[in-house]
Amino acid sequence: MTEIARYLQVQKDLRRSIIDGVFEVGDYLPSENELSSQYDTTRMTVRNALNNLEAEGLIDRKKGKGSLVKLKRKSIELLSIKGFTEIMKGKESKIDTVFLKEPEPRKWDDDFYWGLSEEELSAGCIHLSRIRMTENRPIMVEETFLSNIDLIEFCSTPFVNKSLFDTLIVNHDIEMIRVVQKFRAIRATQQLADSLDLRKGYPVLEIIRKLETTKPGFYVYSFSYCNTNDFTIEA
Amino acid sequence: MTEIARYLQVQKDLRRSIIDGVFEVGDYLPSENELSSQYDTTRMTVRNALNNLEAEGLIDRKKGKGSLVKLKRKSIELLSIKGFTEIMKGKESKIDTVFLKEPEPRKWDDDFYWGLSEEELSAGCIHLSRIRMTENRPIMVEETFLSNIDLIEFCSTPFVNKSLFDTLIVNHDIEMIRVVQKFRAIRATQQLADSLDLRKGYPVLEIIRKLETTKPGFYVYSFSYCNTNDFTIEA
DNA sequence: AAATGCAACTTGTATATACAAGTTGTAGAA
DNA sequence: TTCTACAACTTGTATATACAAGTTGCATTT
Repeated sequence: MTEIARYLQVQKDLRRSIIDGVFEVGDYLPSENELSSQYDTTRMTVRNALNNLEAEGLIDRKKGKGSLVKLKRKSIELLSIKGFTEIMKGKESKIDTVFLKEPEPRKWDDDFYWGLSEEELSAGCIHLSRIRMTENRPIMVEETFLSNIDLIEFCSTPFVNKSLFDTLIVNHDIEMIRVVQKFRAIRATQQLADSLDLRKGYPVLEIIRKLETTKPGFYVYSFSYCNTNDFTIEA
Repeated sequence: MTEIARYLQVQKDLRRSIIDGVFEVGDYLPSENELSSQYDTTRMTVRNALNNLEAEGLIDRKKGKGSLVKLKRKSIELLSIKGFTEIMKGKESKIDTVFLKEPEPRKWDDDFYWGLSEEELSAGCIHLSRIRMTENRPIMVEETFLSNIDLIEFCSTPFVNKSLFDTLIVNHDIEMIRVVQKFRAIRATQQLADSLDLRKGYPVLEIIRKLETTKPGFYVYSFSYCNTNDFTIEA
């Protein structure tokens, strides 16, 4: 395998340890001196790696104290559903996710919203549809399209933690690195009205997203429709 | 004045030079060796500063070539209004901004959406209201509230580039560093319908934002209402 | 005129050392 | 038992040096 810079190796390794739960949120990493012994390198090389993890927001360093793990990973893909009564409480609703349509391979629609590369076009996509509910009330419908590139056994393997993104990380080593998202208020179609348990024509929040990943040329596309009568969506 | 770390001084200085146009987007910064002479310090200290500017996204460094300026500043507060026909063209609409209400001091509403600190409460706020139009059609109404803390002559000074954020940077050295934003689809009230030139009850996108700034304890709050029939809002 | 080689530049990576400044735990004094 | 001083830890800042690897411009060769 290609040899990468020492500090990048340390950075990847530590990042992986945080993601895999070797170090949990709230834990302190080994000290810089300990890490430099462990990786048989200098404290400066270790600090270079830690600087990057800090810039990424995963750790918080404090002189005299240590390097505290603050995040497992930067979840830029997260959309938080927040009820109004919770804003003051800072508590998030319990969200249940159910498949309306299990992941399956298919061709791209001719009029797909986003421009697609030649590679994506020829590979086709995997489509899945989910509905999110809180207290048994549907609040979000989400259609997701993935380029069907190297996703071995994706459709036949159950999701990790019922999460598409956890599944991509754990099973395919693919992580989201950048997101473009667009918002609109639209009138509910009959189909959306049925899914979201509201009246046709009622305002629905549409979120159109393109997520760039660590795998070059591989994107995740999603279209979400939300009943925001009792909730806001935080992005 | 308080003495700060050398590398932070270099970082601030370079950042200021980029913001002030000493170095424009597309320019190369002086080389690391040149900068270490200029600041009478080591190349490693300069690199520390440049690492941070790179992490912030302002510069792009390439081995053998130099440090290219890519952004004047990280405009995390930007909401892009994109028309549908433009998505394929990648061209943004020409947006005109008009005050519905010029900035003026006032008390906070008792039922203000966001929690406020004691300092904010006692200082009161400055409120302003603007409407954004494209091709003479209104598409966004925005109510903005600023804590009235140290904003000397804010209400009596015309905006820089008709921009609230440019004004805060240039005149008050206040920059946005983090944004919390929430989205909802709501039915237009009569007032919104009048302002946005659409029918009452029609879907309108509501964006509720709290922007944290470089000035501790000072926040900017905004509430935007958008007619997204022909546009999406990219955040 | 075009191609090639190379010097001089650039950033990238790494090591080494030293001291500053914050935190923590423990031993000893009160 | 409580307080204090201090050692030993932590991260933060800075300097110095060396070499790797990419880019560019220019002199020389073909």
